Amino acid sequence: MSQPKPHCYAYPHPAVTTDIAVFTIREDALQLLLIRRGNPPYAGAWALPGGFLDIDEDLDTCAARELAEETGVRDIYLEQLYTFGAVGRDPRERVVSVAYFALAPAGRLAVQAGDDAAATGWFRLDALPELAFDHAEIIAAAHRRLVAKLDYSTIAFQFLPETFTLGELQRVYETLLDAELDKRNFRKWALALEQIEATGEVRRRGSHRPARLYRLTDRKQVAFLR
Amino acid sequence: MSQPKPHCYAYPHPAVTTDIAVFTIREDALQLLLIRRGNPPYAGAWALPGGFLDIDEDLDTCAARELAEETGVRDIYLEQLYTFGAVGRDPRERVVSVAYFALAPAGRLAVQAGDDAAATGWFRLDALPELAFDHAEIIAAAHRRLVAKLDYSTIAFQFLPETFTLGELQRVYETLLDAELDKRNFRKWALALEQIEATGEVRRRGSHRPARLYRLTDRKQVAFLR
DNA sequence: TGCATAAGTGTATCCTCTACACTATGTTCT
DNA sequence: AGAACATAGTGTAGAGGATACACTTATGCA
Repeated sequence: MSQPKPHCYAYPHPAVTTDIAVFTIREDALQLLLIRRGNPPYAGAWALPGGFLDIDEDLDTCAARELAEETGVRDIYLEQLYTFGAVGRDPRERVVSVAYFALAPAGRLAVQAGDDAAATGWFRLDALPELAFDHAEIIAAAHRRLVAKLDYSTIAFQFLPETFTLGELQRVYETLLDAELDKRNFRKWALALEQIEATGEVRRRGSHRPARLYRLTDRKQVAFLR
Repeated sequence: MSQPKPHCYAYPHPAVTTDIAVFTIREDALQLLLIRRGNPPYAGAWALPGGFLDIDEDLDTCAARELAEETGVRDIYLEQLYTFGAVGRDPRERVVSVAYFALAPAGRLAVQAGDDAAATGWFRLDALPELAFDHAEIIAAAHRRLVAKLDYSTIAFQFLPETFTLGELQRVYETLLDAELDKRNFRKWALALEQIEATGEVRRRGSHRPARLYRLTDRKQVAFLR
């Protein structure tokens, strides 16, 4: 395979990357998807999935592509978060990183290590390993955005599969807020949003009364409240 | 003056710029600062101030520098907004633009055309001229962010000078929300925030009772409400 | 001095958010 | 068969915050 030919500019251009913070809820805890770096710098350390922007590719496309290539995760909620461009954030060259955050339902998570990644793993947000680059900062910003959005959007529904029970929805909120919620008030609130509808089906799981199933009325659309 | 020497990379890098949407309130209207482009592309069209990121310069620094160079405006509230990187957004080369939005009090606005700008001008947001690039989209995003932040932060105070009256504050909110507000309720709300304090001075303007002056307790700090 | 103008002030009502406990319906075990 | 168990599912009363609303005060100017 031949070397790529050099691309030259009158003034130096920074490299542009995307990095993606993928959250999910598993085992009643908020968890984050990380990859173990195979190459220097920070070889062996954990990092957010991400990589370089192709010259003819949109930012959103780059984030989705890198996520799929490195972890096998695709078709999940993805939102641009913030752009990190401090001068020394990558020791190799000047890199401006457009960070994304993403939410995945616990089901569709056949993660697999991809091209550049030696391994992938889910980590509880309260027990993260040592992270490469400024990725700890990116994760903190993503977590702040997530918590803020709970308040004024239906973003938390993205943690659930297509159909879900009100009990499951409540557990998502309780995990994210790290607080117990009143069942009756929570159900009144959730139904008053007018964002979910009963499917008519029930789910029977365990030795107790079956739970009604619900789905989003605007499927996979995050609504703004207030 | 000699030509700059070329900088070469194994893979093509996009250019990175910042663009800044500066809002102010003048003549009871929300207005935006634009520059008239002197050079192609879009020569003669109006555009947001902004320009290329220096290779050893942080993003925030770049935004503040470009704003000062092109318009003379400095030391105002500046916040990163969103990064626009669609493939065809600049006809010259691939350009990823980190957009900022900024708020300026109506007083300190000695705007002047700078290096690259043929002219600068304030435009009412409801009467913008034809805009270069995707700047109409950036402005729309900035306006949405501004209106959203009214609800949960004290960002609107950035439109006021160091001391101000409650009447002036109310007019800012009325202009931004395009609605009339009840004076007594507004004052109760503003004082209950615990973000402003009376200076003890009054301002006499016109033939009516003088108004008490207030200032922010945490000067030039935007607080989050709720 | 009286007229015009904006500053400044309190209360009653509505509506939303919160606290709180029991019945229903299925499975499993004896 | 029925008792034990586990989660689903439901209503109401009180508190607190948001809203609607009108008159008095202080100044400048004719």
